[in-house]
Amino acid sequence: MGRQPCCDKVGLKKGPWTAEEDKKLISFILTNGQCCWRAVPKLAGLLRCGKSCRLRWTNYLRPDLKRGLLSESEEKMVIELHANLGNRWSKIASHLPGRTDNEIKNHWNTHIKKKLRKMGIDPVTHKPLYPPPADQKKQQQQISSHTVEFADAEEDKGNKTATQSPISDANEEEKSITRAFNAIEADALLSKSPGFCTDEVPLIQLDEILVPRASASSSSSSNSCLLPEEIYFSSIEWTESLSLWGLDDFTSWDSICDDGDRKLAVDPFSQYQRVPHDQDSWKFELL
DNA sequence: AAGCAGCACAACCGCATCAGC
DNA sequence: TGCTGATGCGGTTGTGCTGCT
Repeated sequence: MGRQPCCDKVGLKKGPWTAEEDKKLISFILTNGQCCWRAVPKLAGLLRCGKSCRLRWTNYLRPDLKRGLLSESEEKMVIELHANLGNRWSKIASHLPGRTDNEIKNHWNTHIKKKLRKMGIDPVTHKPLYPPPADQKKQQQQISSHTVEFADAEEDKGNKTATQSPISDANEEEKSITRAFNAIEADALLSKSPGFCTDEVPLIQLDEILVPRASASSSSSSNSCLLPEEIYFSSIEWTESLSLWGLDDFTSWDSICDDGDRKLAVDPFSQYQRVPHDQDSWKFELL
């Protein structure tokens, strides 16, 4: 409707984010929570558009993000979900905790697509590209068993009700997702895989993190209120430490309250209060 | 060591959707 | 009910890194 793009303002920065910008954004969101992205850059003192801030946060800075390659079971789940949902990356991502739609999309385009093609499976339809020779058939079935199985099920379903869309059928969608989880469960038993596993990333709990005091005056402020200027994370290598937080206990961070179709994230930091650790630093303690 | 190609992923762009007025 | 602004989503691009020649 002729709406102006949000990043067309002169003077707004584009391109890769700097560590300084990351710090500003993190401090702001930890203090104020996620609200009104349009206002975030102004209030946080960033020369970015709100959209850019939202993307940076959701795809990179969120403390509950898993880093690293998708595990085999995650990959299988993505394939399974993709077979059912298509390119609805955000929906797919919502079933993979700690993974973003962007991450999954990238992984699909760079890894999974190729893998499937190599195996003679069409990454779009999830059906064989050509009739496989007998020896390949077995291999294909091993790797994409759920998917092919699902395609068969779809055909069966199609025979029963020709007009029914698999995507619009929420029950079928749920069933398929359950199957994906079952596949993961089964896979977990078998996955003594030597490949990289994100679970191997060392975890740091929030209460293990010490936040340096910026100034003596800040010590008198309320211990539950973090003002942006009070937060000075010089001793923390942010991009790394955030990925190491691995806040698995913080499912509440991602525990999304359904507000109609809109989703509201719950701030896990509300469960913590800041208390003096020593002369130079604060620490977080569970309320 | 330099140049090149391919890869991986962060970031951008534009459209769709939703909510408020 | 239609308009407008904010946000979400998916496709695409840009860039840095790595391995090969």
